[in-house]
Amino acid sequence: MRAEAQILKGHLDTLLLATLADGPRHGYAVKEALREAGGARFDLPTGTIYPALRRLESAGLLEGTWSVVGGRRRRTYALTAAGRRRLSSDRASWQDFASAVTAILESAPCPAT
Amino acid sequence: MRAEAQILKGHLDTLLLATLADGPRHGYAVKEALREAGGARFDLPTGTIYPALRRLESAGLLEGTWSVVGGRRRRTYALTAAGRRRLSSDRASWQDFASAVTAILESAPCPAT
DNA sequence: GGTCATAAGTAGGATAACTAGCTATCATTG
DNA sequence: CAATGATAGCTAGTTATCCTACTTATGACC
Repeated sequence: MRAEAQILKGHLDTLLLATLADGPRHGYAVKEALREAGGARFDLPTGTIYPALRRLESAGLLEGTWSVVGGRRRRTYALTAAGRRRLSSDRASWQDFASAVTAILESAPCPAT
Repeated sequence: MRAEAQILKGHLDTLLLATLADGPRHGYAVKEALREAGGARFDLPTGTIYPALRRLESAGLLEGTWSVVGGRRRRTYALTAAGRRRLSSDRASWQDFASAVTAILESAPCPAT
């Protein structure tokens, strides 16, 4: 399936990339950062986060490295050059998508105002 | 799967409901209206549109009726009361979602400006 | 007759996000 | 000391959405 055809979903990937744009983070920290940034809206379960990070890694958009901090193993992810490029284009296509959806929703009459 | 958990996708349903907020339309007209409103972005294949309309109908959000115009059969869909209520709440949750995503994307640094 | 726009579908597959479970370490608290 | 909770990671399996590709049919136009 081509990526261009996936306008209607896959926004999670963009959010993960954006969260890592500040600098490298390990998975759990990404989850916490997303929860703090988006409130309960983006309090995503680990079963969503970890596979997504792995997916982005195997797509070459992230690079993950193992480390041990305080006895706990961590996998820290950093944006690759391709990841930065993807984030940049995702940002543009998000704005495009979001403004188009908003325009359609606002042009429609509001029956239950 | 609960509806609240579905924030990250299902935006198509909202767009279809919004397109029908102007008044009843048949499937092909919905497709055309969406294409005109959103450009190539929302030029969705019939294999996406028709099942989605059926889905919304069986969910009680749309009501469909058959007619024949110019020798061609049409199934015209109209928003039900539940559909209008859903559109209204979808609109609110879209704005919530969209502004949260935009905030995260804009707070992240832009490496490839 | 052939092709295009209109109009409606179905079948099947890919995949994303979720639920529900698991392992393990460290700190805190009873 | 034992239990619990926060931290940190993972997998298996389910469900639903959207897509591709295809079919059927009419009317208009060349």
